[in-house]
Amino acid sequence: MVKTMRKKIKIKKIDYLPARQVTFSKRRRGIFKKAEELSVLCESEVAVVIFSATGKLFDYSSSRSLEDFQQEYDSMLSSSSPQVGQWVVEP
Amino acid sequence: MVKTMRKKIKIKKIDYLPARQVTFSKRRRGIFKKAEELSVLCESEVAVVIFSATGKLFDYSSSRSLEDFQQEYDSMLSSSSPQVGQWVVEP
DNA sequence: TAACCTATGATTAGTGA
DNA sequence: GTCACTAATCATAGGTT
Repeated sequence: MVKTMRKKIKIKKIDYLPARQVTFSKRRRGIFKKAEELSVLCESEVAVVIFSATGKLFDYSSSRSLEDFQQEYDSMLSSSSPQVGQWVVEP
Repeated sequence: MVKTMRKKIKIKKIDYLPARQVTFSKRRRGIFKKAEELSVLCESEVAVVIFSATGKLFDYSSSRSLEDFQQEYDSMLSSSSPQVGQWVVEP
């Protein structure tokens, strides 16, 4: 086995497709794990939705379903945050 | 400054409120950063929505808005994945 | 294709200001 | 609420099987 000497990577598109796919798979799992940890540690609700470049869908929700999550999201927005538009990202 | 000797933490609710709040803030930023990195590295679309225990909303989307994201999500589901229900989480 | 390995980089728990 | 610090844990890039 050759010595690796891993370098720090730059956050830009990975050009080499096989490497990009492997990274996508690894980091996707990593984010879902982090999401779950956050929801447990801090008793919060977390949802993550990811589209791959090829259009495949992956999602995670600490609620039973994203439908529950979306309902909570909608009612929360309509009841209390006039400055926040429907589904619009806050800075 | 006292020597810390940090221990491995268990993934369970953090009981002490101030610590829980700090962890929430740190890890929330961490997830958003990971989400952004994934979207750039792998040219994917990533959305994260978090409710704190107190009902405060935090979200991130690699698209311009979660509205765009949701539209993409909806059209993707209706066009090609009959086995996946609207907003229902896949295993 | 996926699973394994492991050195390295990245995150973060605990603390103080 | 924030920021900084730093040791320790955790995630993962690049490699091999």
